[in-house]
Amino acid sequence: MAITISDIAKEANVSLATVSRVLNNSGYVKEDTKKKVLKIIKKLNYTPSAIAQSLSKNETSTIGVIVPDITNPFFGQIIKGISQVADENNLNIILCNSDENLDKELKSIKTLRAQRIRGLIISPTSVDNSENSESLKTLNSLGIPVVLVDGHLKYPNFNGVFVDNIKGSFDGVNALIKEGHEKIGILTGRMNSKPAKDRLLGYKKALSLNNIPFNSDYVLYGDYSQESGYHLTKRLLRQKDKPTALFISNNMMTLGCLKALFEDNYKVPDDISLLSFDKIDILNILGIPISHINGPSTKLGKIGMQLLIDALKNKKTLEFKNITLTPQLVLYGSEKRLS
Amino acid sequence: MAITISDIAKEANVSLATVSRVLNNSGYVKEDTKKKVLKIIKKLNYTPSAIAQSLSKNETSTIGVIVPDITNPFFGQIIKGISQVADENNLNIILCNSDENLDKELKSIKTLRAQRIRGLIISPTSVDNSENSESLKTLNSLGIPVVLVDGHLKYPNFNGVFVDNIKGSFDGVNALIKEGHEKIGILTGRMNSKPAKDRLLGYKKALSLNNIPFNSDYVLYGDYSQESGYHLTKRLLRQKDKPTALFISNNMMTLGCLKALFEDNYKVPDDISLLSFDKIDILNILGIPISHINGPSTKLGKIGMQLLIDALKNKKTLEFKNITLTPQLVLYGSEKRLS
DNA sequence: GTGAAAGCGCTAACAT
DNA sequence: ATGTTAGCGCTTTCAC
Repeated sequence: MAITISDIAKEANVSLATVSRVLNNSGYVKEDTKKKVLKIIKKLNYTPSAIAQSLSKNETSTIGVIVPDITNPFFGQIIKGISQVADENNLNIILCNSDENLDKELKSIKTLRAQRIRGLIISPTSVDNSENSESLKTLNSLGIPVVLVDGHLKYPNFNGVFVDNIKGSFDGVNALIKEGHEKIGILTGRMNSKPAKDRLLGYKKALSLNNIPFNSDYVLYGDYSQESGYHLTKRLLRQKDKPTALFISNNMMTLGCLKALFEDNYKVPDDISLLSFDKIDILNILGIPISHINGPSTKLGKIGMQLLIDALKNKKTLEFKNITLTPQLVLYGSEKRLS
Repeated sequence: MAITISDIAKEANVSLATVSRVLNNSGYVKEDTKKKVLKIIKKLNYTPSAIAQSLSKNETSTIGVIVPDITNPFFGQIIKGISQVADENNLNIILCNSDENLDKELKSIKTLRAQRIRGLIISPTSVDNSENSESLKTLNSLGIPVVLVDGHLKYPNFNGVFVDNIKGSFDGVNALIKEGHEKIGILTGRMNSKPAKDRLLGYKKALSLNNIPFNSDYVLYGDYSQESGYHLTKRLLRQKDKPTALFISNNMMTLGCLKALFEDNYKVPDDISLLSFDKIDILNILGIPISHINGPSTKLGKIGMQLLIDALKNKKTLEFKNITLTPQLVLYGSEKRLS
């Protein structure tokens, strides 16, 4: 990679400035010289150093992306959306995997800062931590636009793209009620998570709007893991007064729930109806379609990146910008009331 | 981010050089001045610019990673492995998603080159393309170490980490034979893919070593998609002389196969035995454990990154280095012979 | 032990 | 229309 702009200049018998001009299509340069320079650039297979450009312009073309679990397809989708829009805008992304670990998250932010990223998109770890102040402080001290994707309680006042969890589960539970269900159980997540809280809220809202009394026996608190989905379901099946339908707050718990149901030879929706938050592609493939509320992950990424780009442009208006996406209700029949 | 090394120098009443020395722990610097400088660095919340450092040292600390589908958990795992090792070595990764698109792949390589990455880890698109020469040429002209992960025919002579597909499917089919199966069907991928080819090879090898005649009726050619798994299985079930066991060359096809089996009320392994290449976590969760050959994806990433780091160190010895991982046979019972 | 100064590859005034 | 030159923020000789 030894070859630099001055090599080109020499070879073409022009000054650095001229080469720089054709490189950036800036200023005046005679058509002929331009051609000559371009030819030599191609001949020498020259690519300008983004590093040097960044230093000179005092501005990089990279943005940072931090996700808690690169292994989870949900985040894969988000990243896909992000990098699509980034590509279109000639931005490249430095990716960090925080691994649901606060320290790593913090370290990543610091590294990214050293790299002089222009902006940051972060989907924070769901780890609950009251000493999050450090993370928050660092984020604030960055002095660059930060966009949250699928946010978290611990970052209250940030721009971001979010999912309307209340509306989502409201719609879902409503669909169950429309089917004639009145005894509707819910498997929910940790109550220090905003999404989980909101999903429970939507559930309650749907009940109350339909004048169905809230029964706390039907609310089972889990932690979004498939294990908890499994155990909660098992417990529910042992209850005397079983619900006829189950609303499950996330995809992992749905898997656990299904496992439990299968083990006990429950058929869906024959013996019990199901509706879940977040889609699980695999279930369709296997021919076990489960009705669900679908949060558009790729879109989350795309819009998040767009938000960031907007912020990058109007440096003045770093005003609060907040987009909430409404998830879609997708019905496959598992919500039907047969029991 | 206005604050620079000279701000620190001024504030501390020392020269740039001294600050640089404490920053890099290089050269001599009195303990006292060191402390003083460090204090001011902290006070001013200063982080040196990696950009400027890179330019000055003529060497970045970033490596490029290109994957064909960030959405696929398999690659998520690989990236996880890569970034783990990268972290430990203070390298950061610029991620590109080629989206199984040759043009994007090429464009990514060029961007990465402009960023002066120190090395590249690439899991090439599986797109078959005889004009791949461009991609290959660019890769060669990079002048930096390139590591292939889970390679492809089109890049014959590159360092990389691969999976021993022959051994893997040999072991798998062997396990079926040990169970007493003699009529073993195989769902395979496209024959221009090296992994697919090798998996078929392993199948044949296992048969021949056990003196079981090869029956071409039992070989069904698909394309690694779940749809093809579904259709091939359907076709197989209509055959007169059905196999008692099925060896399936990848996870997606296995899903399709299961769908077909479920639809026709086949039980595994009661009615037909199954063994698959690549694991599918979801199936275990659902309580449908399928015996499989498990290619260690995170390990692929880790070792790939390690390979790259090695290459980075011994710049002299850019000799051909090639690591092949042997996948593990994991038996859950779906391979048992009951029919 | 510490400082001065050149240079990394490029851009952007400022000249001409 | 093109060249000269001063930085961008840092590292690294070379002096002292």
